[in-house]
Amino acid sequence: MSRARVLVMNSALGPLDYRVPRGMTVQPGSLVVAPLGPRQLLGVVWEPERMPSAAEVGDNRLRNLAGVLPVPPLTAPMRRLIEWTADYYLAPPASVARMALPSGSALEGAATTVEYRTTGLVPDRLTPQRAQALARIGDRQGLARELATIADVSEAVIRGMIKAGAIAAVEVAIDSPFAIPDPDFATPTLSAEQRAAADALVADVRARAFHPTLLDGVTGSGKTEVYFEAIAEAIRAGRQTLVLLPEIALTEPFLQRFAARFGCAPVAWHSGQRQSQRRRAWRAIADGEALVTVGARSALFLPYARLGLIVVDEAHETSFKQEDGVHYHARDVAVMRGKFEGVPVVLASATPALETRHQVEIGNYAELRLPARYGAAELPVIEAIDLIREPPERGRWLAARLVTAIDATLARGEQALLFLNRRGYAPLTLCRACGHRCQCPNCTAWMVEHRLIHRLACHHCGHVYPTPRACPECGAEDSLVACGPGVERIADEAAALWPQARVAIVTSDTLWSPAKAAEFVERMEARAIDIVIGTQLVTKGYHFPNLTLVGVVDADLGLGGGDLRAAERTFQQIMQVAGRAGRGEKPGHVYIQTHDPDAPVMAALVSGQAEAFQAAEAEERREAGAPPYGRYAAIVVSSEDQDAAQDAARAIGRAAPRIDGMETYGPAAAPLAMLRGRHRYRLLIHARRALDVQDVIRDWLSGVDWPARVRVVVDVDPYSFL
DNA sequence: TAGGACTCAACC
DNA sequence: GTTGAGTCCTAT
Repeated sequence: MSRARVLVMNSALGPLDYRVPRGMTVQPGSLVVAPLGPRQLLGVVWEPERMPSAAEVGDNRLRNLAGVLPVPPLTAPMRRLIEWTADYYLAPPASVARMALPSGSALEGAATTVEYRTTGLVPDRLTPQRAQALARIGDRQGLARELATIADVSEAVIRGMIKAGAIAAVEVAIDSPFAIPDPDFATPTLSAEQRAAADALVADVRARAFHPTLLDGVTGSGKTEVYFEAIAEAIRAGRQTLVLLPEIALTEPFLQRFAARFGCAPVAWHSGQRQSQRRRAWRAIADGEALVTVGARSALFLPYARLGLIVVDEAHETSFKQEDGVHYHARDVAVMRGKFEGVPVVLASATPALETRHQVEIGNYAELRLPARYGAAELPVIEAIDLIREPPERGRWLAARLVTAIDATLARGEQALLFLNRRGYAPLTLCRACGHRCQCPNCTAWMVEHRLIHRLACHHCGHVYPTPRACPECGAEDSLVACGPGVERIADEAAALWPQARVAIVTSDTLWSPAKAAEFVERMEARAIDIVIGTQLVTKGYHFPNLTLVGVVDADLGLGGGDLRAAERTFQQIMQVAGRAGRGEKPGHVYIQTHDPDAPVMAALVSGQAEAFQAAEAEERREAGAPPYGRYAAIVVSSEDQDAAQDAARAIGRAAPRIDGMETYGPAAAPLAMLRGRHRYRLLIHARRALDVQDVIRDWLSGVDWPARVRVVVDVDPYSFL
């Protein structure tokens, strides 16, 4: 009798064994339908030796597999990736595998529809309607209904002609193929430095071996053009490329540059797609027809049939770290995928993360540098504005020196960008009469005013309600005041200062779809916008030659909160946004408003001493045993019932193993003590690099029990400490 | 005594 | 995660 071990798509369950009925053949990776209790679940056949089952189940207790899906089996490298990710991030293998499988109809096989066209045969009985139909339809093909409309006859006439053999059925695939990018569509002129870097990457693609490379170039140095050459080489070899971008808002400029270089769009993969688009993309990726895919995190787990190259653009971006579900870091998993698939991986960034630099230093990653901007463009001049010595007027947020600089920029007909990493109008609304602060009922967070839509919104859980006129606490009318600035408030200030200027707000609220992003790019290029006010969404990817001034409204914003990467992140963010200035022939100028211009980050930004700053950061991390020299993991315990969460967290804390080279802290109420209605407690584990923390935590948690309503999540290599 | 809220273990 | 079985309790 034939048995199969199946990873069923149920994250609470390990692998289960099934009988393979006579006449059915499966292999490791096959997608199957498995009966589980009263239900039918999707599952993946696995090598039994790689997925031990909890208890052996006798042959007589096995149920038959219900079917095999007509799609290519998950490849061995894909299965190794799923195993590694589940193991490293302490996630159920089923949760990871699910990311590789589509929802909906993509698994139902190559769907076809029946269309009709004329055969050239003239029917024996040629009625006037039939003659008219033949004449009007000509070479066209379509559904019977469509042909009837084209011919202006009834559908019965068409049916009659089908019977008579004058029109015949043609089976047509619903999923139309994607255009094949042309590697020689518009070959670019590269600088000598770009050429050298491109040649190295092309050689890597030809070598068809795992080889991670940091492509490290200042903003505007033309990294994209360089890795495009590697993509061109992969296309020539008929192998697939995956390009990971941190956010969908960035795909639009990427798509445009890609089309200009390769003559057609790549295949896009993101959450905003329609079901039918997803289906088409998934199938094209799985059978190797889609040669270049661009997507956010989730594109990493797609089942590419013939992967030849992986590119992670803006590789320093912390949004590559998934913060719910499986807590994986797409940059790190991308490198592992490259390893299992045996393909080169390019990490492109102007401000690489310390973790990535460290990999270069210890010789795990190669490095290609592009130290100069492309063409005539020079790096912008950066200067700090001390908000203590040169404060803005009361109720204003832009200092006089920045205002004057914007005046001059607008007078020259150039564009300005104001960066503030805070959506909405004001981060806090409070009552002048009673001091009440509008708080989210589900989270430990203030409600953020969004004046454009007259709503208060929680940025953690999405709770929204109309901005109240009276204080919800004391009932005082018109006593609510907005505290602090958000981009909308800066837009108000800009409108007051420059009434004639055309202002655009760019945040995830305004650029929520690729179409919106395209529209923004178009208006920017047509110079229909004078001042852009935006969050981190505008800090990367865009190239506007007429944008010459950048103002950072509050450079200190990211420094509070005691996050171990706060200084590094601030440095990256401001370097990235500064990189938007002066990308054409006109020089750029950047003003950084800060309360502490002497802070190492600010000093490094102004002096351009990036390397000294990074060295100092690295040294601090080394001394603290922080990543990349040591490691952290967090255990987050949550429940709607506060006592249950606290009890479970304490029980886990009591069971903490005493191990040399590992320290545990907590449990303590999380800084975000309540999130989406769940009370949260955290434990933090700090260990030396060499310790297998995953193994320790697995062991530790397996010895503790908690009620079903309590959720325990492990976050390995956490980026958020909330 | 039917029906609802709840807990619990099995699911291969 | 979902489901069905089992338990306890209440309203009729």
